[in-house]
Amino acid sequence: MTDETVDRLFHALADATRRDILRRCVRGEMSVSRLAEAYPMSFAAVQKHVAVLERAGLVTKQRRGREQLVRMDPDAVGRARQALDELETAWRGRVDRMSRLLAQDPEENDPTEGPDR
Amino acid sequence: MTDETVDRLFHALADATRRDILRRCVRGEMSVSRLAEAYPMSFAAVQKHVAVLERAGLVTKQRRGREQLVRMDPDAVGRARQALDELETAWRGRVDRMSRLLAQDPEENDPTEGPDR
DNA sequence: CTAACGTACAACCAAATGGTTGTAGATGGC
DNA sequence: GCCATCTACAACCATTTGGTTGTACGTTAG
Repeated sequence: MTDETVDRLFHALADATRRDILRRCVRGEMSVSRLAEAYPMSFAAVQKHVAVLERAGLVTKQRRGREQLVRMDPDAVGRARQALDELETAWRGRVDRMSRLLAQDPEENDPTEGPDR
Repeated sequence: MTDETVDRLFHALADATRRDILRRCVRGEMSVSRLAEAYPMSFAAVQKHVAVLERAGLVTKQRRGREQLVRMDPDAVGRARQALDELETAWRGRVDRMSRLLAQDPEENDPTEGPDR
């Protein structure tokens, strides 16, 4: 994932209206104008928010008649999580801790013990 | 977590320079001026980036002599992840899957098996 | 066909962002 | 004490962002 991709992803998520739009678009049944009714702003403003989400790869649009249905990309959460994982890996080298959490028994997971890496 | 908190969190992460600063601040040994040497911008610019990270709760600063050491907040990744989780929960209703991951034994945690919810 | 609806997009504007320089306050070394 | 270093912060500037209105285009309903 390139820097610009991650930029767009986090930037799209850094707005309460856009996060709310995402929540409403899970089932892909909301048209842009339908969405616009839910917010105290113009249709064009909502359209722009959807465009930001689209450029970030968080939603896709699909025509149905004259409306445009907005649907969350199923892989979106995964990609956001992966971006976080890449950061976390760089930050702490926690790949091992992750695997331990997944594979080993609870007694070994105490973060206050053990060598630094 | 309030909307504004999540806004600040994702906004702070939506910049490649700030993400890179974070990666360098895991061990809390970097002063602001030492950080500034690493980037093709002024000291004040880096200072501002650090301030954004600080307001987002991603780093804390600690005086050592005349320098200010920047250190990543250990809980930062957790909070970012939690913000994503809250979105994912709203998106897909995955609360139950989360609880299963936390409460049950490893054999049940295979994501490839089991019903949709 | 015509009217209404849903969408797209351009132009415009205020506010925020990301950068700069400059100035001033603490702290440590000599 | 004095100077160099690290930091903080204000003022300024260009660009982006998030909103507006207006116009144009395709599609469906009547």
